[in-house]
Amino acid sequence: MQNHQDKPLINAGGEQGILQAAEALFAEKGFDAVSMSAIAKLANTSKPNIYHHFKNKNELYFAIMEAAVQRATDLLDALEDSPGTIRQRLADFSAGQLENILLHDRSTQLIMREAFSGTSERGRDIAKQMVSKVFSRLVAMVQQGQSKGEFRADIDPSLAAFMIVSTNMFYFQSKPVMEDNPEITFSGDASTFNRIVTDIIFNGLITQGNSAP
Amino acid sequence: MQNHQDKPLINAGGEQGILQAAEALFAEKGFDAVSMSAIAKLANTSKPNIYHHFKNKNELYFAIMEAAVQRATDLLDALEDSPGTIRQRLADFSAGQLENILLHDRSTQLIMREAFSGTSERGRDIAKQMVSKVFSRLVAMVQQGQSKGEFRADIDPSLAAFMIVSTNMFYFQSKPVMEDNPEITFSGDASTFNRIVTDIIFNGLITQGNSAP
DNA sequence: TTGTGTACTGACCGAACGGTCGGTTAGTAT
DNA sequence: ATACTAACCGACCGTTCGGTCAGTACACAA
Repeated sequence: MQNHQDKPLINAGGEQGILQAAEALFAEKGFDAVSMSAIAKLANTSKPNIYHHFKNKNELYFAIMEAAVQRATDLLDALEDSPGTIRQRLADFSAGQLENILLHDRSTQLIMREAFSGTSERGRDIAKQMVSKVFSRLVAMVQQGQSKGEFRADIDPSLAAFMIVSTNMFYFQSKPVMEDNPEITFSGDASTFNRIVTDIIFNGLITQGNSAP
Repeated sequence: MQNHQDKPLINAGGEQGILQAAEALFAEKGFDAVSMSAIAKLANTSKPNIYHHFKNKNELYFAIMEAAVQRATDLLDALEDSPGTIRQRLADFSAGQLENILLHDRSTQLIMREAFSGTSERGRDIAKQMVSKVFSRLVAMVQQGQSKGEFRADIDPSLAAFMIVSTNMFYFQSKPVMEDNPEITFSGDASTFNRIVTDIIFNGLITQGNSAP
């Protein structure tokens, strides 16, 4: 039988199938709540076969974590700076980043769970890579805007960057909680959400000409 | 021996001691990673005694969850509206809320973990109570500011409220990840953090007189 | 003294866990 | 044909889990 890589790799057997099944389960329930038997069952294989491909549960988990971070940072690198004013570039970058995390929700959930609720040193370190990557890009943009006189110089650029990251990340992770809150009307439309958020961050909430009462 | 309640209730025996020990462990490691034996050991009692006071592990967990949410909402109710302009009241409320969650970090961690990473329907419902409480207070404030002409009327008030909640919550939960990031300089000082955040939200990032290039 | 309820415990249970064992299949190079 | 190897599996192991049981210690009321 010839080597057929033309077949779709959905529900692929072997190592790929194990990785996919494990990623889905770990993202949904977290490390402790997922058993190796459950992974084996979802991957349509046996538990010993998982141990044939991976040293132990931790190694399997970290393999998935590292792949998730890799994919996330790759997407970030592919997000090239758009042309135009700094504020336009900043808004576009923010929108692209939000799009990325919504598109790859499983990876994102995995990373964020480990970053904020994780107990292992190693997991936190891995997760930190991605956060700091988004962060330094944003800080550089804000600083650029400041040196060009486009942004106020009296604002800590890392704090402005933090606000953008916060709203995006929190939008993602609070979605299940917020979406059946009757007071929330913006949920479900990420692009308009991002447009208004950047509008507020750039122009402020206060009515123009009323900033110093 | 007389009943001596004059002793400090730190490491109190009985039901209180169990609750305190369980809260500390659950907040730190999460539901699955904490065993009843570990709780018993920390509470200086035996495992069967826990089952004498609580039906099972779930009931113990939810008892702590509900107490945490109760305490959080009580603190929120005690945060009365300050006098002054709407923007002043909004800034004060935000600062007070951030103070609360930082002061009761164990309760907050517990609630947020369940809200955003939890798997049980019940846990999410319990956690939702607190989030929506903060949220509706903020939305009402923003709407008031809009009807008074203090805030722009073209902004979705729930989205402005969401930004404030996001930055506060995310500040809390990302603290361990952010605080050893060399680009972050504001970490560790919650009140100035809040001051600048509200400044940005009210006045915007853009240099005055440069809002429409 | 005898009852009664509450707080508490050591010893134990079945189930599920992470992980291992010996062995089987199938492709492949010699 | 033979030898080797990666992929895979049923059955099993030691340990730990949540939870139970029979019983003890002690307060207080009758």
